[in-house]
Amino acid sequence: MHEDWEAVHKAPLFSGLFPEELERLLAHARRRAVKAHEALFAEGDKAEAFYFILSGSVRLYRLSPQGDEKVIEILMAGQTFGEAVVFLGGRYPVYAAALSDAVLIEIPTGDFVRILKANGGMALRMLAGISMRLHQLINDVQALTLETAGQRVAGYLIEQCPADAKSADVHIQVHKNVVASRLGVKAETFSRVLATLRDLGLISVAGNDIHITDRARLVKWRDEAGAGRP
Amino acid sequence: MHEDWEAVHKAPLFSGLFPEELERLLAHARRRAVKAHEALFAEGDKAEAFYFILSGSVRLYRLSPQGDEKVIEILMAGQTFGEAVVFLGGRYPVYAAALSDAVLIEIPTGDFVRILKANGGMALRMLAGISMRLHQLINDVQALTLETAGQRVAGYLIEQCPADAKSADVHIQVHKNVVASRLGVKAETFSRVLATLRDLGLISVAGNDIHITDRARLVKWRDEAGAGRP
DNA sequence: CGATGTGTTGATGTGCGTCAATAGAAGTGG
DNA sequence: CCACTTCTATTGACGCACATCAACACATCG
Repeated sequence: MHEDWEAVHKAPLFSGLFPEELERLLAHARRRAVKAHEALFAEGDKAEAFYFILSGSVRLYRLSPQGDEKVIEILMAGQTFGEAVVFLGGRYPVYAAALSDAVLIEIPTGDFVRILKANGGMALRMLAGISMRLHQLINDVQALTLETAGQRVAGYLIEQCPADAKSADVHIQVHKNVVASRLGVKAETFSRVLATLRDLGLISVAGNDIHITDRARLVKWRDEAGAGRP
Repeated sequence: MHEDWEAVHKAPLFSGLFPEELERLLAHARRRAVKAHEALFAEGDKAEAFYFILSGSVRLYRLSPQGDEKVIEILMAGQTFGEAVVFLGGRYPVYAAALSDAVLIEIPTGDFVRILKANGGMALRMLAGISMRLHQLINDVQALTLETAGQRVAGYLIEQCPADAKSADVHIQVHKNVVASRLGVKAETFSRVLATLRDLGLISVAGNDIHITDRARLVKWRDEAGAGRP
């Protein structure tokens, strides 16, 4: 259980908290493995817990009077759901069911809300964490609509290295296709952009280690061009 | 001042609050008009207020040791900024200056934090509002990367009408190019998609009034095709 | 050593943005 | 009330950025 908390701590909702606080809040949380299609709660149920997804995926849906279901949201590992309802203290407005086999952290409402109500500072830190994530997402949306793939990739490299270094080394921790997907490009395009930047002498690539040879020129390239293929 | 609160209430941060609560929180807030390029706060200043943008735009930036400035974020009307720092009770990590002439609501930290700390329920409702917005943004990002322009437009129309109506009337309140931009498409493309849907007999368009003739088929079209021009 | 998975590179297609022209709609002023 | 401007919306022609499809290089592993 404790080993899961690192993952939970990365959720925007909890990212602002100190580890001790997280521990107190999750004192009564429990790990729960569910099978694909297993139901978690139904529309109209009293909201007595919310969830963090450790692995797998979950879908939220409604049923129309005709009986066909409308998917409201698909949730993936790392996301929380149900929290808004819990904070407002009502009933779930949707059904929830596992989409694939999944492992969840189930966080009961009772103590959680009580602790937060009593400890305003903690609530404020949660607000801080979630609002930082909000700003980041707003930026992502902007980048997706206003920038080219090249600019987003360059921007990613730029923000991976200290603000005022002339050059730097970036190590990609995960698979490149994961990074590509986070930037909203296909893996092939990501690879091509890196190749272009390498040919321009702005970076050098060795596996998952990327060396930025000239940050300033990289920034310049992003800002004025970001153009496609050479 | 009071007439501004309606706009403020739409900010994700405040959307979960009751009007009375908002009024209490903003008791010491004040309206502030600033000229383009006017500075709001500097990096390292103690965070004593945060801001809601009524109109105009603001930029957050840092200064590198070499003196050139790196823009961290561009903020537009309807957004708040500085709140995360205020919640954490520290110093601003960035400079802020008006990008154009702007009108802001300046919300002083002191009472705000005190009220929230004392009233846990209010903090929870703020958390609820902001986390709903978070989910919405995550969906937007997904739609931008996974769906075509046609699918996003169709999705927009679908979510504008009650979940299980066979047909419905949608009235676009603002200019179409605003809607288009929210969906991440150009106004021309938006217009073309509407034309396509009209030609398919799924909707009929009269100015800003759109009649959805067959919601089910519209949903079907979005889910299987969303293809470009005929 | 075959098998599987990840990354690179090439050839080709297309969704949608860009540019441009036109038609309405809406406001302005005499 | 009608010219005149101004702004939004629509439609067409064209091009490009990026996805798609496909082949291949290179690693890791049983």
